[in-house]
This record gives sequence, structure tokens and C-alpha cells, in this order.
Amino acid sequence: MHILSRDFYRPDPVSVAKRLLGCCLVRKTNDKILKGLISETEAYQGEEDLGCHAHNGKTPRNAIMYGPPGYAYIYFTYGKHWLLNAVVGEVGFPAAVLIRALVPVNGKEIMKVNRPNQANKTKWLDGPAKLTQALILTGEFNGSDLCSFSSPFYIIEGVKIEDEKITKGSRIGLNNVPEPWKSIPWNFRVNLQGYSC
DNA sequence: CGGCCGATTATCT
DNA sequence: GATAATCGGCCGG
Repeated sequence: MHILSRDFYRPDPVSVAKRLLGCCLVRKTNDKILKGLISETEAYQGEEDLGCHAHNGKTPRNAIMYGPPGYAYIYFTYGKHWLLNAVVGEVGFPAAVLIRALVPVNGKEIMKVNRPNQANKTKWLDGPAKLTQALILTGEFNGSDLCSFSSPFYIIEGVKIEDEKITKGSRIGLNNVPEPWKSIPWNFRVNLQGYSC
């Protein structure tokens, strides 16, 4: 299976967000390998995008978004949660794709152990902070290279997604963001139940 | 299933 | 000092 190249992440963020659907996030922990297919993504791009963390310019937290594509941007929010993004776009242009949901294909039982009290629920991997808990992704991995098999996690090709199967919507959680950024349709989902890779 | 609300702290003004 | 790219528990229908 092919790992996604740095050039995969270089084009405009909206197209990368759509093409990441169906790709396979691989996490290596000790001797365990966890895998999940990406089923929801969101694009954030540029300082004029008032929903993007770079909207007030470069800071220590968002600096990685200004660098080369294909690296992980992992940040902390709401006092308790880590969220995983892929840096996308050309160097100097701050942009990222938020990974919002996974469908487990490998190591499902271990992922459930990482999600205390959620094992018997139906919805336990369908949120940006749920998947980082399941895969044990925290700020210590900020800046990891997504294009290297030697990284603790990386993204490989998964299942091919037909364009008409992608559902577009507005981005989640931007409650205090002005229009048009609050409603711009840069959230993408696909139903991947039953797939494997 | 859907809506409401409290938790909890890094980050920036 | 205010805010946050969220979650999970609790409640009502």
C-alpha cells in the first residue's frame, strides 16, 4: 500500500480535504498497529479565513501551518482535547485539513480500551477528539511527518471515493465566527461503514 | 434521538 | 481575563 506523498498535500486545501476521505490513517504504538479510514474532513486556509487558527497571523501555536505540507498539526482545545490536522498547501500559505472522523479497520479492540466507558456505545470514533484518544495522539507528536513510514503515524492510500458520494456541509463548532466563513461548505463526509483496507 | 450544560487549561489579547 | 475547529452526562419526547 502506498504512503501519501508530500505532493498529495500541496494542492488547494479543499481538494486535499476531499481526497483524504477514504485514505487510511496508520498509528504505530510499541508492537501494536492501529488503522482507520478517514470519513470526515474539514478545510481551513489563509489568514482571511476567520475560522482558521491563522486568522490573526503567525503565532508559536500555528507556525507549523505556514511550513511545508504533509506534516501533522496537533493542537489542544477546550481545556482537554487534542485535534489532528494535516498541514496542506504551499510553504508560506497557512492551511490545514482537520481529521474529524474515522472508521476502524485494524486494532479496534485496542482503540476501545483507549476510550474508557465508550466501548458499548455506537458512536465512539466519530469526532476529532475521539479519534485522537483512540489512537493516543497528543501534542508531543505535533510536527510529525505524515509522509514517512518511520513516523509514529502516517497516512496511506485506502478506498477510492466517488465524488458524488461526498456530502458537503458547513464546518462544525465555529459558533462565534462571522459569515461567510461560518457557513462556507468546507466540511466533507462519506459513509464508509463496512469498508476495510 | 436531540438539546442543554459543565468541565478544564493552553494560548493569545 | 476571555475564549476555544469538543465531549459526555443528563434530561425530555
